[in-house]
Amino acid sequence: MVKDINTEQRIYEAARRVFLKKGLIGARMQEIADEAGINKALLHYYFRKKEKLFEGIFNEVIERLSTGLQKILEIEMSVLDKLKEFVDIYVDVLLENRYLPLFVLNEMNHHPDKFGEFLKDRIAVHLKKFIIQIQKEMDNGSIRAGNPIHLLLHVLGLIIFPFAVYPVMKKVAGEELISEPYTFLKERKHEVFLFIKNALKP
Amino acid sequence: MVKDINTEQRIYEAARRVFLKKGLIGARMQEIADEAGINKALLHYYFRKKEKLFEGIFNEVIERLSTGLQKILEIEMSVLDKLKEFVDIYVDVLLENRYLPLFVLNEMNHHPDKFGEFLKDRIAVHLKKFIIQIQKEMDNGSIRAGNPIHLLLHVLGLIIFPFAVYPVMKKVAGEELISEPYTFLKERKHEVFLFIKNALKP
DNA sequence: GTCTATAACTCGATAGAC
DNA sequence: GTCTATCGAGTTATAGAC
Repeated sequence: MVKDINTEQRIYEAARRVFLKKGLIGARMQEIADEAGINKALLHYYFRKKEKLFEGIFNEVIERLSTGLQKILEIEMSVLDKLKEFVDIYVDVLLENRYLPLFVLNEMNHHPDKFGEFLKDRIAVHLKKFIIQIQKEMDNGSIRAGNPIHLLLHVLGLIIFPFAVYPVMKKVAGEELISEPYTFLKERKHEVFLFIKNALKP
Repeated sequence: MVKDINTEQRIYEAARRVFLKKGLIGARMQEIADEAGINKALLHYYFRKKEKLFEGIFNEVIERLSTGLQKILEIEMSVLDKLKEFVDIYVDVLLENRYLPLFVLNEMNHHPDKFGEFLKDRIAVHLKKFIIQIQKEMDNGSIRAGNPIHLLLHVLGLIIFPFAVYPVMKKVAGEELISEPYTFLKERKHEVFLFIKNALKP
């Protein structure tokens, strides 16, 4: 319990930790209160409802994820360079918060409409431009031809999936096979990009 | 409400549908009862507790998934052929049950120890053999060198991830970009394997 | 075996003292 | 602002009639 940051901030940060681990339904107000070192009543004093507290956190998370994406898509670079940037940045983001993938995926599935609209407003335009760029580079032969949307899904899957299975990964593979988890996951920056680069070699 | 299968079976199947969609916490006994066409009390008559009902279903799901994997790993084939088989079969499995990925991923994250042990007992041996086979083929140059474990994660991510984002996928990409979802996801059999094959070209 | 009714419990939310 | 105490809705689980 730190005293030099105010209570609201402390609650918010506690809530983010708990919500990210447990999701909206799984999280308990009691647990958030404990984590923040205060009691339940105070949660409601600062944030009227559980949903309200959650929404703020969720929006902030999504906002951060999508502005990162936007920035990369806006820069003038080849498809391959953009993908490299993309892999680098998001592996780092997920390394710092390994609960993010499942948190977002679950929310997406609980409110597909709301979430779909958000993404549509926020990144669909950039995404379409990028798809056109991919198509162009495929046409002029600088990368191997294929369906650009499938390519985007490939890339997302390669980046995100390992973090979603991170907790069991080590156990299944056994100590001899996997180096220290942080190191191993960081290796993916290199491994994933190499995999993509080779797959796209014309 | 069908009469020629017994009640226990009907409850079990209803429970599977509900649990897969909603997860253990999200599922409601009332909803399972409604889905089965009986009332709540009867659920407890057949399966003493919610957890008990859930556990049976979860174990069956995992069992089915891991025996499928085992079979492929046991057959004498090249790495690339095994991966092709692998992609084909699991895309079909997930097409038939699009809730499976998130269901399993969430449970894995809620009980990583239990789940880790299960997988360790069940498939770790086969997996290690496969990893050795991959290493061999990399060494003799029939596929491009790299870390076999990363390769396995690549493949899993490519197969599983798109099904986890399926609900929003269409909305984000827009109708013009994605064909009918079933068709689009089925295309992944071909797209994913091609991607892997190219990436592994020596 | 199947039902209705209700007990027992969990948890978000509020009242009210300090 | 922060706390204790408690309410009330929603859910799992059980009792008991048929």
